[in-house]
This record gives sequence, C-alpha cells and structure tokens, in this order.
Amino acid sequence: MSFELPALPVTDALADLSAALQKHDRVILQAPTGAGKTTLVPLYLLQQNPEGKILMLEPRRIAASSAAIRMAELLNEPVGKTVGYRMQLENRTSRDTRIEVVTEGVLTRMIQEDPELQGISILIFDEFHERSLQADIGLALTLQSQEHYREEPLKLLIMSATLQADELGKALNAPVVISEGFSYPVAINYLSRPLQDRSFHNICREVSSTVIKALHEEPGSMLVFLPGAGEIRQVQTLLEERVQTDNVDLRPLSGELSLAQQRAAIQPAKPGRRKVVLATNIAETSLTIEGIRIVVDSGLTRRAVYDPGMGMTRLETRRLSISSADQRKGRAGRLEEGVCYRLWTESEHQRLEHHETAEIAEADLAPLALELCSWGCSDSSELFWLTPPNSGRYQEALGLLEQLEATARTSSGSLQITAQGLQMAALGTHPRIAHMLLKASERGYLRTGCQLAAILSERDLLSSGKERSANIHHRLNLFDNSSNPKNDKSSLFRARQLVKRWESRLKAKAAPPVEPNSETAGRLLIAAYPDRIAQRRGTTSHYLLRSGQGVELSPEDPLASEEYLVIPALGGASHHRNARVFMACAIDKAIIYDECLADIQEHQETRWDSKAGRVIAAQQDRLGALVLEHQKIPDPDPDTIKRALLDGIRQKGIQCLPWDRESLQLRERLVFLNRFNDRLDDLLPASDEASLLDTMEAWLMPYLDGMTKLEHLKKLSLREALLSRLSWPQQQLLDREAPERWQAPSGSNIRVDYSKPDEPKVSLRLQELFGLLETPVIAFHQQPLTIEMLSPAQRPVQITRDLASFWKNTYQEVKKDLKGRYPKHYWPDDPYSATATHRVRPKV
DNA sequence: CTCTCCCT
Repeated sequence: MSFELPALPVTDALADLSAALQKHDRVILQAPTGAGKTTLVPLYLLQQNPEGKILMLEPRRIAASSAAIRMAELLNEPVGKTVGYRMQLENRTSRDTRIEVVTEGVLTRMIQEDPELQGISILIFDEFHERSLQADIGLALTLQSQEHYREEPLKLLIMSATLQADELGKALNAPVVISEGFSYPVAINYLSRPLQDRSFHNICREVSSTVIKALHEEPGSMLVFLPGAGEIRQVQTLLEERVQTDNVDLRPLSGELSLAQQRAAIQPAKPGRRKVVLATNIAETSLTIEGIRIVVDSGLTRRAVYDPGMGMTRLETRRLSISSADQRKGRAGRLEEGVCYRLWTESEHQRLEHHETAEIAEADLAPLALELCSWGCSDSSELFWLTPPNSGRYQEALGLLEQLEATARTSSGSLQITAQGLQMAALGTHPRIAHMLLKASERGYLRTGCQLAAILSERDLLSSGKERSANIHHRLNLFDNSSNPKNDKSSLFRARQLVKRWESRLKAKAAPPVEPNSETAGRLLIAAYPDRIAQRRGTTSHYLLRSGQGVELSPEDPLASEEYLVIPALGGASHHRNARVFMACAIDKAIIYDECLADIQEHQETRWDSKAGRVIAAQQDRLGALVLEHQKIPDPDPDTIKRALLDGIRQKGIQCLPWDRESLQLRERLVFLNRFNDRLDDLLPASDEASLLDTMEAWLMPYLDGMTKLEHLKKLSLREALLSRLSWPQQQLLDREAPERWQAPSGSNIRVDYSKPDEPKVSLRLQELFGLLETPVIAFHQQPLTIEMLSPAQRPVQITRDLASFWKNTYQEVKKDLKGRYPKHYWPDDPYSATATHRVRPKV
C-alpha cells in the first residue's frame, strides 16, 4: 500500500518505532498531544506491515471517529474502507478495513468473545496516560491473550503523553520510543502567597479577580478552568457584574450544555472581540478551543469516587496533579506564545501529585468484577495490573455480583459466572442495570426496563432548571411524547438507540409483553437498587435510606409528598449537607413488601422511649433502618416492660429514683459497711451507684409491677427494696455496726451522717456531750465517729475524732468563747463530771 | 451550589 504521509513532529520517531515493534511484542511510545501520533502511527505501521490488521483504542467516541476520518482523508478514501471506526451504537467498518479505531469498551467486548483476537496483528492503546478503567481492563486481558491464547504474535503499542511512560516500560518490560512535540512557550504566573480558603465562594471570587487582572495585562482570548458547573455559573455572575462586556464574550462550557452551546464556546472570537471560556475538565482533553492565548487555572478538579460504605459513587473536589496542570497550561501555547495564571504558589506546586489517580483505584469495581468473572478469572491477582484493584473492595464487588445472581458458588466452593451473568456482561452496562434488564425481560416489561436502563446510564435527559423534578416518570414520558425522533435532543436520540439495541438483544428470551402500569418502574428499579429504598421523615422533604443514611429532595419537588421512594440517582453528601436526590420513583409500601419480603424483619420491641419518658411496647416490620409498620402491642409481657423501665432508669441515672432521707441514709450505711467486708462471713451486697444500677434486676424489678413511666417510680419504697437484699441476721448486723442513730449522753438520738463513707459523723450541741470521756466507736470497734460540736444556736464550733484530747486541750478555750456569746447557758469548768443536757441548763 | 469526564 503506497501513500504519502505528511511531516509532523512524530515523523522522526516512526522508523525507531517500527524497528522496536519488529524486535519486541510490547513497545511504549511517549509523544505529547499534538505530535500527530494518533493519525500517523497507524498509517505508517500499515505501510510497513500491509498484511495484518491494526486495532487502535481511543478513550472517547469523538476521538475515535475523528481519528478515523482524518486517516481516511489522508488516504483519499471514504471512512469505512481501509480505515473505519466502531463504537457502541455505530459501526463504520467493512471487509476491507485494515485500520479499525474503536472506543476502549469495544475491545473488552471483542476480547471476551474471542480471546485470541483473531486477525489482529497490532493493537494500539492511544492516550494511555489517562488510565481509564476500561483501558486498564483492556490491557490486563490483552496481556493474557498475548501469553495464553495467541499462536501468531500480537504486537502491543502503548502510546502515552506523559513521562509515566518510563515506569510503564519497566513494568511491561518494553522499550520506550520517545518523540518530541512542538508547542509555543507559555509563561506561568504563580500566586505569591497561598490561598487560605478554597471554599466554593472564595475560589469563585479569586478566579474572577484573576480573570479581570489577566484581561488588563494580556491581549487575546482566555480559557478558565473551574471544577464544575456550579462554579462556572457563579463566576459568570461575578464577571457580568464587574467586567465591561462591550468587547468581551463570556462562554460557559461543560458537559451538561447542548451541542450548540458547546460549539459557541469552541469557535474563535469574533473579530475585534475577546472570548472568555469558563470550562470544566471537558476542555482539558475532549474539546480543543480555538484561539486561546491565556489560561486561568483554579487548580481544582472534580473526580468520581466510589464510597463503599454508601454503595454509591460521589464527586470529590480536589487539587490538580502536575501533569493535568501542564496539560491545561499547554492549551495557551498551540498557536503562539501564551500565558498561564495559576491559583497556587510555586512552592505548593512542588508538593502536588505528579499524576491523577488511576480510575481503577477509586472507581466502583462491580463492572470490573463482572468482566473478570466473565473472563473466567474471578481472582483478580491472576492478571497483570499497573494498579491492582483494592482487594477488600473487589471482594465486596464480587459479593454484589452474587446478590445479582451473576455468579454462584460451585459445590467445591469456587466462584463461577452463571448463564445469567454472561448475558449481563454482554449487555454492556453496569451489573445492577443489567440485572434490572433481565428481570424486566422475565416479567414482560422489557420496554420499560430498557427505557429505565437508558435513563440511568446516560446524562439526565431533562435539562437543568428550577422546575426539573426528580420524578423518573418525567423522563420515561419523553420516550412516548415526541413522535418525531428528529426533534429529540441528542441525548434522547442516543437513549432511544440504546433501548432498541437492548430490546433486540433480549427479545428472544423475553416473556410476552405486559402493559406497564404505575407500579412497573418502581418494581424494576428495586431490582437494580434494592439498597436505595427510602422513607420520608415526618412531613419534610428529608428521607431515610435503608442504610440509615439521610438524603434530601428539593423541597419544591412535588415528589416530596410521597412516603416511599426508590432513589437510583443520588448526589454526594458533604460535611454540612445531606446527599441530594437527583432521580427517584415513588413506590407503594405494598410493593416494598412484595419485592423485598425476604429482607423484612418482624421486630417485637418493648423499649424505653427517652423522649416520652416511658416504656413503649410495639411490633414493627423493619427493612434495614426503615420502619414499615408500627403497632402497639396490647398485652406486652410484664417482665419485658420492667426490663425496659430499668433501661430507662439506667439512661437517666440513679438520681431519678425517689430517694428520701431514710432510703438515702440506708444506701450510705451499706456503702459504709462494705468497707469492712473482710470481717463478714456473709458479705453485704455492694451498694455504690454503679453496683446498684448493675443489679437492679435483682433488687428493684420485683417492686416495679404495673409501672411504665418515670412518674410511676414515685410510688416506690426504696428502703423496702434495698433491705430486701439482706437476710435477717444481716439486717441486725447493719443496725448494730452502722446504726441509724447514736444516743448521746443527753439522751438525744442523733442521726449518724454516712454521706462520707470514710468518716461517719454526728452533729450535736456541745452541752449534750458532757460526761462522755471517749469518742464513740462503731463498725466492729474500728471506726470512731467524727463529732461535730454545735453552739446553742446550732452553728459548728469544733470538730474532732478524739474526744479525750478535746476535753483536755481545747475545751477551756471554746468554753470561754461560748460563755461570752451565750451567757445564760451552762458552761461547767469540769466537763468530765458535768451532766449532759439538751436544754439551756440541766434540770436540778 | 442538583454531577467531572467518559465507556461497553
């Protein structure tokens, strides 16, 4: 085959590349974007090797088709002849096709059907540095094909734009051919001080100020990189307030915009005007924007991260890697010298990651697991990985496949794909959705199932706006309404094609069609997302998922009047906000019972309700955290009620019991006497608060008959309950060794204060003690009482544990003092022989 | 401030 190839930067490397491929089965080509590798390499290899067929992988559909179109142009042929392309819903190849450009997922389907990849002599991975999950799976399977299935050699060429090529070459034991590219120099402006605050609003403010500064400092049009559509809207608002727009056009650019809007952003600025494009990552790889010489980079990017705990993928905003920042910067140097403003400092730059995390490290692994099981290799460690899948999360993914009946254990315990699992893999959609498609087909609802699958696997068919409801039926209706497919938005057009494709695949084995009703969608969605059933909390727009996680519907959404939802599309929760519901379907409780019967647990519960301050006895039907049915139990078991009441007392603390002076003293006496346990044959029960709480079943429960509320406890006799634990001899011992009262020489019965267990104390007037020579001793003659002496007016004047010493050393002084203040009272000189009295003077 | 991009 002879044709002329144009000269591009990569041309110089082509001969080396061809030589390397002669000698080795695996070769790496490192060439920057724009070097011409995507068009020249396949054509050159075809020239050198006119016999074989070349397969080239592209990460995006638009890249695959445009690469094929450009190559066909160089050959002066229509697409589909020597050069063709193939992707999910489009095949433009023929028997003559020698270079076939395919999207990455197509290779996975091809190799699963034919592990030998018959007829292919060279396989090229383009843009491998992007490290998409599909590319990693494709490489793992291809390496096995090379080693185990092929008789003829399969040549593998991996093209990458970054220096990671070196590591790649080592890992694959492959030579690296390097090609220099060409671009104009781009000057970089870093911040002089780091940003303290990278919150949504502050980032938007900083970006806007930088845009205004750059418009003053530099001529030409500008590309601004922001993490998402929210930031784009906000920056646009800020700029519209602050920029004189007489010669500046603001152009938002993100994946959610229509093709026309995207085109407006891509096209060069009109003569005499400047363009400011506010873009997401879409402008980093997928779209090239004309005429840019200034780049402003927020330094943030949004990435999908699978959250195994929630079983869902959410978005995370994070710092950019160095190679992505360089890629963004390069957008300013395509046509002339440019300038790039970075919203971070040069020293922060040194600390950034070198490359973005490979998708396989963070993605939902269920699709990967299904591919590997379908490949016959459920053990991922048997394959080669540049980044091995996390084993815990891979095991979880295998668990999901088993639930979805895609795999089953053989009698020997090993994991094997089922016939259904093979069908699921061939459908080319997420295993959850594939499972729903099979269920729909079995039940006669194939059409509705396919429509739901298309809705869930593509971007939202309804454009954003205030009136957009989460109700999935509004999307389903789109399939009926517009009778003329030409009027469809491109997303709806694609969705219809997917429906057609899945329908034709599944039709043969499907049950006879049944007319769908209002329940159908909900039932089918439960098949895909049984864990996303949610129940409304009170009368709010807040819902509770089965997992216990809270989620929130827009309060204006009419769907918020529904008590039960199944929620297939859900936004991520952040620390200050609940997860938001993007798409949901109302379901009847009866449907939940019908579809999830095996998971619903009947729960008899008698428990303490701390809010109501009472015991509640109820029977519940529960689905995870959801309570579907709740009924009072008419005759709950008395013992269970009492136990629940004890739970309440434990929660409130022992103070909630009706302690009076007597019962409190009894408790304190017991605690006091516990100190002398080593003298007891028959130990007294421990009576400190913790022990009492621990043993309430034994001492308190028998006294709780008929009680259900805290108030009822007032009727309790704690003294009786506490004493019930003591035998008769123990009660006598208690009265003897820790008496309630002590009789003073005056004849008064003084209450002993045991509130400090280390020093039981009596308080009485000094005159009541006359004639008592020694300190009284209790508790097996071990514990002297502390004596607090009071004035005639009951004020403490002295405290002692040694009465003899008091009389001898201190009495005379105290007497003098008291005599001055209470002259009418009896203050004898000799306290030893004086008569104790509780009156002003002793009776004579 | 209702989600980055993309794929079978």
